[in-house]
This record gives sequence, C-alpha cells and structure tokens, in this order.
Amino acid sequence: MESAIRVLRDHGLRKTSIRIKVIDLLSSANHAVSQPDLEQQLESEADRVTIYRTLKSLEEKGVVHKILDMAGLSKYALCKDECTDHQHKDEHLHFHCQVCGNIFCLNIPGLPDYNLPAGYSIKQMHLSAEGVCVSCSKG
Amino acid sequence: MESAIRVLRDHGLRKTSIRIKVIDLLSSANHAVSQPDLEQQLESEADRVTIYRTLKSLEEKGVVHKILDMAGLSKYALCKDECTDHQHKDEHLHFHCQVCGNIFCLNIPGLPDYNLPAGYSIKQMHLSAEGVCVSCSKG
DNA sequence: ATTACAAATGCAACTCAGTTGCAGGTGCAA
DNA sequence: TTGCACCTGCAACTGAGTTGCATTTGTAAT
Ligand SMILES: [Zn+2]
Ligand SMILES: [Zn+2]
Ligand SMILES: [Zn+2]
Ligand SMILES: [Zn+2]
Repeated sequence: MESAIRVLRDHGLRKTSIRIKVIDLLSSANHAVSQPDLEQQLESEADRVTIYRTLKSLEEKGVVHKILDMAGLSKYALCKDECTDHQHKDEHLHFHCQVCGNIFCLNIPGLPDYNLPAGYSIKQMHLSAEGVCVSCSKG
Repeated sequence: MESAIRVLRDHGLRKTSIRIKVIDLLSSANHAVSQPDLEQQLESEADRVTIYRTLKSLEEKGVVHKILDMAGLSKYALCKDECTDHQHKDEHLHFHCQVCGNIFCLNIPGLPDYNLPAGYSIKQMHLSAEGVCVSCSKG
C-alpha cells in the first residue's frame, strides 16, 4: 500500500518499515486492533515495545485513535476525518460486539446537548454501544 | 451505617465485615472508587484479593456497577436505581474529570435513539463525557 | 554520495492490575 | 450446636504497558 507512506509523510512521521506494516494492518481490519493483536500478526518482524511506541506516535500525530474495550484493553483504529497533532476530531460511535469482542467505528448524525449539574464543564462527549455486530448476527 | 447491612440482605449477600466496610467507603465517596483506592483506605483490614472478590460479588448482585476510567482502570460506584442480579439498569452519564481523574455518576434525561447500519443490534448504550468537575473548576 | 544528528528500534528488566488454587475461617440455617 | 457452603488470606502467577540504554536507521544538509 502506497497510502501508508503518504499518511506518514502528511503527519510528519518518519517512514519506517514497522510503521508502514502497522498502518497497513490497521487499514485492512474493519475493526479496532490491540497491541497484542499486532504483536501476533507481526510475529517476529517487530519487537513488542516498538509496537507500543509506534501506536503511541501514530496516536499523538492524529493517525489513529485509541478505544478501550469492555475489559479495559487498548485498541486502535485509523482516524477517518483528518485529525492532526493532538487534535482528534473523531465524533462517531464505538460499537462493542458482545460476541466476537470487536469494536467498530460507526458514523452517527451528531451528539445531542445535555444539561449537566452546574459546575461541570464538558470538553468532549463519547457515545458507545454494546450489542451484536453484523458478522455475529449472521453466524 | 446500618444501610450497608440492609443492602447486603436485600441483595442476598452474606454479611461480612469487609463487605460492610467496602459499601460504607463507596457510599461516602461522591465519585467512583478503584480497588487500589480501597486497598489503601482499608490498609491492613483486608487482603487485596478479598477486595477484588468483594467488588465482583457486589457487581454480580447489582449493588455496584463498574466504570472504566480513561486509562482502563476499573472503578466502582453504588447503583442508585434498584439493580438486581446481573440486571444493571443504571442509565446515567459518567463524567470523567480531566484534572482530578475522578468519575462522577450524573443523571440525564434519557438517551436518544440512533439509526445504525443494518445488522448491528444494540443491547445497551453508554454515554460519557470528559471535562472539568465542580471541585476542580473552583480550585 | 558523505556526513551527522535526531529519532526509531531491540533487548532486558520492571511495574502494577487483575486472576487462580488451596487451606483455613466464618456466616447462617437447620 | 452442628454442618456446610461461602468467604478470606496467602502465595504464586498472568499479561498489558513502561522505562533505560545501547545500537541502528531515516533524513536533511553538505
Ligand atoms: Zn461480533
Ligand atoms: Zn473510532
Ligand atoms: Zn476534578
Ligand atoms: Zn454510574
């Protein structure tokens, strides 16, 4: 994939073979992916610590965003909108499948405003859902 | 607090000194509490493993509900509505303070319906928010 | 092409939340 | 009071994520 190289250049990241492999794996998955997932798929092509640091760099530069699954495990998905350095603008819903455990990024119309008790100031809202995904419904 | 004993009886849990202490600590906090928090507050009054198992029992019987903080750490808060065995019905917003790190359970009017891509069936929705809490706004 | 430096990688060792197995202790109902 | 299921404490373990340091590699300037 040429696009991985373009993504790295556009976000001011050096082009390394591991970063390209990670971005390719993330873009070929239709769901969020964890470090252990990547470590297994990359077998002996990359050190486990390097994968952690790669994901951190990609997140900081706005290439991927982190989602916690129901067990607290960090999973990562490519940002669709053009996010930049520490300015993630991914306003979408994260769907957690109770069967396969996968997390899917789904588009939503837009979040409603909520009136909170005085004194609480909201910087960001997060909407998520639990249920059964398309693949698991068919099975 | 007598209420802790009543809570245990009402949810079919045996009355033990550690469970009473944990429930009292949770009810005196105005935010969600983690196992490490409890372990520190209980000092040498309870083994760390017992605290984990206590929280698990309380969650299973609908006394408390678990919330993950932004780092993936499990925190627990008392259920306000009357939840029962494995039937949590806490529909409220979890507010994560970016300053103190505390999580607050806040009431909300009710979640809107969302139209998702065909095939995804929703069992439960979760709404959360990040921002600055009351105490941290004043400071 | 060569050089030079910052940034990326690999390895080892570590931290810390959460789990499991088992022996001994406790709540509770009969 | 007795019995048994359930709870507790201890020890050992798992697995995600981090840190420090020496080595390698990407890139921009010469
Ligand atoms: Zn699924
Ligand atoms: Zn997403
Ligand atoms: Zn705060
Ligand atoms: Zn809550």
